[in-house]
Amino acid sequence: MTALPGRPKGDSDTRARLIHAARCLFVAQPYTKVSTRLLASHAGTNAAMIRYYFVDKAGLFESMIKETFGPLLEQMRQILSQPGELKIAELFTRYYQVMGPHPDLPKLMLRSMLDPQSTENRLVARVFAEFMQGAIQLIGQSLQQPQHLQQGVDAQLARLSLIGLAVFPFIAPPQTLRSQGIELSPEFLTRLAQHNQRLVSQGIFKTASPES
Amino acid sequence: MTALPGRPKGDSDTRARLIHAARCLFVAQPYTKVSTRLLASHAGTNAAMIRYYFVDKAGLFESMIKETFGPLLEQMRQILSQPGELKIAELFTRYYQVMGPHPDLPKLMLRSMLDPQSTENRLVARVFAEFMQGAIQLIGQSLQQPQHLQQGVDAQLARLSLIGLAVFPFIAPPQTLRSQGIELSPEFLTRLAQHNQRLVSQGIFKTASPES
DNA sequence: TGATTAATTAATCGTCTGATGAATATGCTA
DNA sequence: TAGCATATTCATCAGACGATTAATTAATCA
Repeated sequence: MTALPGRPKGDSDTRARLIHAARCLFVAQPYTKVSTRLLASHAGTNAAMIRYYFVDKAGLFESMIKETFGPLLEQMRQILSQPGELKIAELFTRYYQVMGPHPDLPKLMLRSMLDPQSTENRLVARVFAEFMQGAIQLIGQSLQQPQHLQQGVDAQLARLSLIGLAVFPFIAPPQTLRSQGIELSPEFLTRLAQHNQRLVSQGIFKTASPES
Repeated sequence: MTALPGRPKGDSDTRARLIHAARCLFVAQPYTKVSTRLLASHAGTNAAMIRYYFVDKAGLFESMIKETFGPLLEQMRQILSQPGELKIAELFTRYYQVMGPHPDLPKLMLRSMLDPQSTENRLVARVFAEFMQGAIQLIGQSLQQPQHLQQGVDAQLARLSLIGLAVFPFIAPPQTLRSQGIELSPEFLTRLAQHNQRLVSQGIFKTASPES
């Protein structure tokens, strides 16, 4: 059953399988609870292969983060490079379009938030910095002009509200969501975008009343 | 410098110091990263005292959770036992009054959400169950009567929004908050309660228009 | 074909961790 | 004051973990 030592025939996908295992396990458990042996056995290989491909456990983690978030950052850059002001309605829709296919990412972010001292999470924070900056910039586009806010609304608090509304559904425990009959399907995210847009547009922003 | 073996003179507060160390460390780092030796040295004592007072590392964690959340659950019970319907404005105010003095608790909840398999977090989930049920019940009081909602607003999504708005400020990384000039002071929480109340009352709920 | 490089397993090393037992000194009570 | 319960340090054990090396086999290329 166990393969013999030595290079196996054919092409190797061991590296990819390690990355995949890392993505699954590091999302589900804290860094220290994921042992190299567990990673290896999940990938159907030997723990020494981590050294071979990534030098370190930390190296595997780093590669996983970069290869996972690279495409996402690219999407963010494209959205930011598009000229013109982003309307608050589009903001939520875009956000859920981008994040929908990656429901695990907020969890990784959250882990890095909860344990900011550890070196592996400082990496996550660095990789995410651009993403977060982009998000805040997008939100700022809609919020930093006071004329868009209802009278008496604090822009700072409004920003906090937007982030909370956007992020929470992804970090809430699936059990809690399920007990509310919620499943993070594309259809649900569409409804959620509409709901959030309605919530903030009627609660925070001036309603663009047809007769001025 | 190092004390000799044997019972020291005077009363002992070692147990309390261990609980305190546990609260600090388990909030700041994941369970596995907090070693018994670290806990002990933080409490200025020996790791064997954990066995003496709490049997286990897990036992220390459990006692810390129970002694920390016990008073909070009591407050929640009192609020729930008060007759009459809770208005949405009071809901946020009450919530921040209760949570304000315990800014660490949401982080512990979050950790348990992110690693629901581990035994120590199943405990947290169990201890928190009543608290969460209470919160959901309070929110439900305000939401389950459809006549309180604006036309076309989904009660399910509205509940999710309320939870997200209420919880996020506590779980957001202090660094992120600080970069926005936010500090979780009592004054800020008061402003936040007013802000959230305004957000949902004008965005989700019917505005009690003076002329009907 | 022979030599070099690539990919893998197996065995092992030192370190840290949680747990435990033994020894020791104080406090309390009869 | 004798004796038992209380509270503490210290030494140590077994297990897991990350890391590393040696051995082994396949692919590549001269």
